Amino acid sequence: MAEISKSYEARDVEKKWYAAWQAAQAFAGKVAPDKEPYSIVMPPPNVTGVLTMGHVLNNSLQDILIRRARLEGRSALWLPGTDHAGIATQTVVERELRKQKKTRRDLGREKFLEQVWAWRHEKGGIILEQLRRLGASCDWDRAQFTMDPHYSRAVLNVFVDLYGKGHIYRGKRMVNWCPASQTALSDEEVIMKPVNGAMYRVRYELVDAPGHYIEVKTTRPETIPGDVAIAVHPADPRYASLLGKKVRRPLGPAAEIPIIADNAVDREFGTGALKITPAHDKADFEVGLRHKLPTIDVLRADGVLNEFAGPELAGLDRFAGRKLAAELLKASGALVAEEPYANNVGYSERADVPIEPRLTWQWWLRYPRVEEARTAVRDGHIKFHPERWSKVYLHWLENIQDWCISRQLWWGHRIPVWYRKGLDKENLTPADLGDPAKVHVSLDGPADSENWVQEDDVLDTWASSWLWPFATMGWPDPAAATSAGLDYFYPTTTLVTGPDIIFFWVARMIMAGLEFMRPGESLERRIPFKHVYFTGIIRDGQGRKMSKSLGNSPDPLDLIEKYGADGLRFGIVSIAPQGQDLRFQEDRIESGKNFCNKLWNACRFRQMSGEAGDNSSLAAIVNRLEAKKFDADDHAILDRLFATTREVDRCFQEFEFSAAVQAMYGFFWNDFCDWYVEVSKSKLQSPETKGNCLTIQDLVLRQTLLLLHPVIPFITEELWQQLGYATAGNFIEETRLENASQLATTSMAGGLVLDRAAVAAVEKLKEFISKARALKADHNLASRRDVRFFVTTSDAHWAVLAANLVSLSRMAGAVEISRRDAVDGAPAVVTLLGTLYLDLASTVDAGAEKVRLARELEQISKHIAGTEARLANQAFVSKAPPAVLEGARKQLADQQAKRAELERLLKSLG
RNA sequence: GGACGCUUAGCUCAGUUGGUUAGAGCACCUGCUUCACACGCAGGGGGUCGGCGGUUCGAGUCCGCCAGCGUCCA
Repeated sequence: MAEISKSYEARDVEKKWYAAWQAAQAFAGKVAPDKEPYSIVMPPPNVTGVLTMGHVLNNSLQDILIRRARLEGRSALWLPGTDHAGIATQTVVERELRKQKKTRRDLGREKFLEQVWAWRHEKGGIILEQLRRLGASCDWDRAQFTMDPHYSRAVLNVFVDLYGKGHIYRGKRMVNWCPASQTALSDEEVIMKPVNGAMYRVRYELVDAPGHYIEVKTTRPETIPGDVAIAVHPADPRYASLLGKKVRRPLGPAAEIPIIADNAVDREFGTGALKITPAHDKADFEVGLRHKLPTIDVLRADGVLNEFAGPELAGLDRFAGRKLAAELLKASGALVAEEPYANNVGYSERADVPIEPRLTWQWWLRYPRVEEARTAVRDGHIKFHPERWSKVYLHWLENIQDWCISRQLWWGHRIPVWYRKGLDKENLTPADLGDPAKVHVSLDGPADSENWVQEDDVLDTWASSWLWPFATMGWPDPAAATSAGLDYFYPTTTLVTGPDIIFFWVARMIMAGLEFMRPGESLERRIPFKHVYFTGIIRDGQGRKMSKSLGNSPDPLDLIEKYGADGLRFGIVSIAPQGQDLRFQEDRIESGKNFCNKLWNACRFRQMSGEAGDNSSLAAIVNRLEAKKFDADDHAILDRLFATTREVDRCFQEFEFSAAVQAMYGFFWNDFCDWYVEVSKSKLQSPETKGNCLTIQDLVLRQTLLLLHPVIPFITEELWQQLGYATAGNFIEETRLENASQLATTSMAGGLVLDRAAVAAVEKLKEFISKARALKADHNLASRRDVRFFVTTSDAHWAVLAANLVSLSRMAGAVEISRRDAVDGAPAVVTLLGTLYLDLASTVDAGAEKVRLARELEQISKHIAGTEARLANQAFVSKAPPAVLEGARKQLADQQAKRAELERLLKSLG
């Protein structure tokens, strides 16, 4: 065994073990009928993506779950992959083209797609490569891409299937149109933003009564050329006399438009009169339908005003057009007023520009299995962590709208629909759409393809990723599904994702799973996952969401360089409480690195302290213990180890990762390193105690490495091997992690019965040492190692101290701790094990001592008053449970004893 | 407008079913290169738990109202 170096150097260790794991195919998800499966499908990052802190958190947690599952003896599969991310990827490649002064139309569909594929082959694997650096133990051989041929096949299959079932239809409707990407978007891809704009008050002159006007308020004067009516509420007395009359459109091509009555008009808003522009507003469109009004579209697809807007406005971008429209209205006297106005405007999530409501032909999906999807979560077949997100999910399902699944892009799954050549696609009737001779829907297209034209549109990216939990495992091809182990691994165990895609992805996956998997079988068999863990969102120091555009996200690879992958993982997980957003602070990552170094050095200390015994299994270690020789510290550290194991078990069950990490940190650093290792230093001097002490260290370190391994896999693997826990060159994950009860069982079988009272005794010893050190520090002797202490105490307490004198002296920095019947004039402190005196009688400053003791006396008196008051309260005495009451009485007695001792000390100082 | 979350030490956050004197990490102050670790050790200062009211013998914890911040939905 090579000697462990003085400090932990992450880089080489990480490289070495990742390569070793890969070479041994340690991450392969295998069908093992004798084992319980544990599976996770990775939320596929965009192929355009680079690793962000969000990915680090998300994937660290997945890796932790997967590695823990392996340690628990389950057959684990973590299936990675990437998403083709339609708009995002197309935009990236178009941007590259623009540098060469080209557009995708210059290339044509086929050539453009070749470019996208070339880009994807060159750059699309970056993020998966970065995940390897983080230590992600995915089954890389199974990596999936949503545009892989077999995956595409699954996507198109689903389209054809749902079309056949009547869930998919083509309709001309108002959609959310992104003028930048020039495609329709789903409602979920539109985000509302408050925008400071202007409200324009515009008057329309009555045709019959020149000089008389009706006024409306609008934020979009550039759409006035598209106005086809003015609407008022039918019961609004202000306008009753004007109904049926006509007004002149004040902008754009001259026209006379009617004043109509419609119940949808809000009388309170603005002037109570509304301009109706069916082409550019969803509500207006509905009004237009009801009143059979024409639709005048004044915008081109790219958001530029067209000829219907009139010669002045045509050719202007919509925002420039708005400005000019206002000026033209002002010049003509039609603009009555203009005031600042804050309203909510829908923005395209991807392109970050205001969307336009636009009437277009699109493909729509009426969601399947909506009711079952609700049941699955409401009744707990799928458990959300934290649970509160289920409310958000259920609320969305209750108000679910049909999904616009077509996109006017080239990069994506081209919709498997063919139109008969010569068909007027702009004026399709329901009869046309239902006629297989005119509209053909199938996986492979019509046999006489020369007579048909395929649909130009592709599917929304999410209409492929909603199949991720099963299309990644061979579905719907039976042979592929068998070899991927779909039947074994589905439903997956846990999904780890962000709450921001609960609608986009989580809800849709649930519906897809219910619809397509194992038809006819029970709900539990068809759901895509049993648990969904929602991570928080990582924010920067100022609470802003981390994003590429703000540039406020540190590069995780830099952090790995600086703190090691283990340090990064430990740090990020420790600050990620369940489901709460978290603020990123680099010092927490640093503390993760420090913890690794601490672990490293504790193991180094063990290695330097003596030869290793048989560490091949827990039982082997337990067999080396001589329980009869145990002292309180030995009992206490093992008791704490068991308690920590229990706590970590619980945390994993409850998905409380940061609590698990904190429990391990506290145990290892405070209980083990700060106390047990320190007392070991004297135990190791004596042959009588050395063997047990080292064996206990072996046991603690073994269990600690196993518990920590899911979080910090690299360093724990290295130490596992170095300390001789590995047998026959196996990796740490080939060992079974004993849970708390197994740990207890094995220990008992080895004759080890823990004395629980020892923990309390050690707590008292810790307090004793702490007070002794403080006493020294108070007298500027902190670094002296040659002081003498005296103790006045009972026989019972002295027995506890006497049994530990060697280690106590060492830790207190004393040459002697001895018992006296009485000590006068020395600085003293009252501990749980008696009064402790510093042998300084000759030099002590009695005045200062008295001040110090008086302050302490004042404090304890305050506490006594509080406790007495509680016990004097008749209501408390009669109603509080006996245990609480007894606790209070004991507390009072202790406090009074301490007060008496302090008073005595004060008196002795004169 | 509706729903959810948050408000605890200078900062970031823990605080299980209400029960002794509210914790951690970082930061800060003091001392220490003590034979695992200065990526460390020891000691210390620092909080009327956002506000008001209620339930209770007892409230950081439960209830109501209010304020501020954030997220989602309309």
